[in-house]
Amino acid sequence: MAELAAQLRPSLLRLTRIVRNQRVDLSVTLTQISAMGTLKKHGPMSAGELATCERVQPPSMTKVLASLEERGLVRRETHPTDRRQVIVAITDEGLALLDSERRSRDAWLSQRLTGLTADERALIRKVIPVLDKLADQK
Amino acid sequence: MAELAAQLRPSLLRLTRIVRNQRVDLSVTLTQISAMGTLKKHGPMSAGELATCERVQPPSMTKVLASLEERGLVRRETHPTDRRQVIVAITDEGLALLDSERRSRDAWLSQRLTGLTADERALIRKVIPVLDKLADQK
DNA sequence: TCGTTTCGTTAGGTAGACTAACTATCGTGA
DNA sequence: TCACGATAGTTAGTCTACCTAACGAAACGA
Repeated sequence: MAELAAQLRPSLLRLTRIVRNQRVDLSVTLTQISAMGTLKKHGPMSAGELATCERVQPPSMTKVLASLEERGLVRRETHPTDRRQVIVAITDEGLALLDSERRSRDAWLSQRLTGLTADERALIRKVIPVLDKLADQK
Repeated sequence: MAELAAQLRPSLLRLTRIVRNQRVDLSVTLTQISAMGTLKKHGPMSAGELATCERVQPPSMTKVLASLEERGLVRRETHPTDRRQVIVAITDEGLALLDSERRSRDAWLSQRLTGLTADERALIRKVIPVLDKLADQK
């Protein structure tokens, strides 16, 4: 079990290193893309909820939201009844950028994926929910 | 295919975020551990080779090696015939630290892994070489 | 209504990567 | 043989992306 952990860790590390640096439009970072993707997928939510989804601490999300809002990619509104909360929603500009960014970013990973066999791709498809389960625990 | 890429990316990102921050001994970082692990696995090699193995640029490796050497965890020697090259080897102290660090670091991931079913663990075991293949291409 | 909790932000720090530019060394072709 | 391009590594500087600690404002509960 510990051996499996020891093998998985560096593999994750290296692949993420490569994926993160594969930046097409330098104006938006992978972290920002990921946050917008969550907003697109799950709809508007509070800053804290978004931080939890993204597995970062609230201050990190504050910074991400600040740059995204500055560029009009998300909207921050105060919660209708609880004025401590900030509700974040993705804008149309955000959606548009997300789409174009996703396409170009994914091109690279897609191309790598074509280098795999169909069986290997099927394996990856099946392991994604397991990785998410791993990240979600506790 | 692009869809698979889009799903894999944020999952990798989040899991790595968690794994990286799961630091037991704050004196050694995951990046340093990974470099030492490669040295342990493949034996002494040049700084450039190590950078290639770890998928980082040479200057990044220089920094990693500088802190590791300062703490006596690796040894830097000049190549016997080519004095441009620097051959890096892990020291006994490095091996010892690697062992203890690996144990405590892996404890966390291992515990997460116990939350999975045997099938899910088998899936992860099988996907590791595929992830490495993905990182190694080109 | 006053203390406690919660939510988000500010401030400051560190890790970890990059590029550009430099030094030292090597190898080669005129 | 020696001058010049290529290669290996380092230095310098920058940037992203996290973190923790501390803070202010709002909400809540006794």
